[in-house]
Amino acid sequence: MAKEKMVEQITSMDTDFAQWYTDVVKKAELVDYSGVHGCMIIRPYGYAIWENIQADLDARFKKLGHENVYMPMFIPESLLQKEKDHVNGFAPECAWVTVGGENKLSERLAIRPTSETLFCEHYRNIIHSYRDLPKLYNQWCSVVRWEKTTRPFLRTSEFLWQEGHTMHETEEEALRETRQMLQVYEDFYRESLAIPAIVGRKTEKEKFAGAEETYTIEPMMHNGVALQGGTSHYFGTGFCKAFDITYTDKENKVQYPHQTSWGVSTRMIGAIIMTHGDDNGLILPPRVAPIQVVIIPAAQHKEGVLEAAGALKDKLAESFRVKLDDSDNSAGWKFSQYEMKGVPVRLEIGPRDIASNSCVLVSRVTREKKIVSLDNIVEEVQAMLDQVHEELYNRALENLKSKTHEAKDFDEFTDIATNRPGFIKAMWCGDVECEDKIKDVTGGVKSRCIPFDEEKLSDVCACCGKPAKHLVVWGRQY
RNA sequence: CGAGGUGUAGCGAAGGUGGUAUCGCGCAUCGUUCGGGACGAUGAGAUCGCAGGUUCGAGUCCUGUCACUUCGACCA
Repeated sequence: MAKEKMVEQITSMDTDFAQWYTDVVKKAELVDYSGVHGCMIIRPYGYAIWENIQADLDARFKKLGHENVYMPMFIPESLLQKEKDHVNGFAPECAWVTVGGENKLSERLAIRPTSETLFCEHYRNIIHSYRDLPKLYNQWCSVVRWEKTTRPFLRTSEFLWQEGHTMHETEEEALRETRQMLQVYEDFYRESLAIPAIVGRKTEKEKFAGAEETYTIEPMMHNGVALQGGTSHYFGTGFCKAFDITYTDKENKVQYPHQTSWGVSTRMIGAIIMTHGDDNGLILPPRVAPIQVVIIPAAQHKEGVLEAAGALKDKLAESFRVKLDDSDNSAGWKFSQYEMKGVPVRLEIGPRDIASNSCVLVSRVTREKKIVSLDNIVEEVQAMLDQVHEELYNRALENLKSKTHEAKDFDEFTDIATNRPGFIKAMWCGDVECEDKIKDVTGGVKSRCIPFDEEKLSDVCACCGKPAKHLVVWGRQY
């Protein structure tokens, strides 16, 4: 009964997960398609989620000493080309400006796909002494990557993100920063998005263009497919050498600083949808939900109902993001509407409730109805929001665990890759040939990461049988 | 980039063999309803993706083009 499918416009997840995703994105009014290839219009409800994410993360960054800046969106071609690996990685998906007004430009300008080069150019001018370090900058902006296949939030030609770019005196300090920021992401995913994930470092093949180390957070979507949910990179001194960024240390010796960068994007909204959503639509984790509680008056034409609902709204609005829907749609229509939009808690109040000084709370996750007294309504709502968060997290964790498999040898690996969606834990020799072979044979399974909490499943590579160096988590990705 | 598919009202669709466009949802107004997507009446809304061509006449036939989409390839 509680699980009964009540929303007819949304394709069932089991029927067609991709179609389900598109339906939810559209029906929940998160985005609209635009006339530009691969670009989405983020509608107020979708953008409000991003604003909540932004506020939360921004506070976490600032607490650790980071400062926000804004860089230009154009990168001269010569600047982009200074670091060889970097340009090779990004040039194929750059959009270029070649004309300004009526005139052809003497040098093409790339629309930033990421801003390492711009930060480096600036850091070269402002870093001279060890007293200038560390530099802990962050930028909120959009970037453009000319993708061939796009999907709302998951892969779009333009997307919103934050990119942190820091400079440090020592390798140790920079590595600590790289790890720390991945930890921030992991905490944020768990505490604010209710999403568990595997964290670790990327293999050589999957590293960021120009990075010495790339750390990643890899949540698993409901259908077992991975989403690269955020990355944190350690660059060593590679960019600094290419851009000639130096400082004088305490011993009056010229040194190269050590650099990091880290970012998360609107793709996280895709992760929320595909981790928590169900056949009735979106389910938003309470801490980033634009509407945490929706009040739906029952029999609202009767005297006193709207007044009582309005008073309740004013009271709750002191503690929560609340919406009162007093439109003349039917109550049933409203129920479905806000379920589709993933509002975590619904509050119903009608003549019967008013007479008994109570109201009805309904959890979006379980659909469980609870009659509570109006006297301690704030505590009751808070408790249900917390409960929704816990349930979402636990449900996602259960999904992650039940869809993570172990493979000892190649036959077992390919069998799982073919028949069981999810992650595969398997030992790896460290050779890129095995990564390539696995990708070819399985049709797209790639290494997600070498997890920080590495286990040892066996002594040999599950692909080639040679001595194993690491445990790797493998999977398909969006 | 390779192979297929689709473009008709805001959305989803119907429109054999050419004759100036139909239905459902949605939208607007009014009335009856109202504790799980209400019902009736009335009404507004489309130069049929775009550009050429054939024809007395093109949503329909021909050519070109653009966009979207599915499956591959590619995607730090």
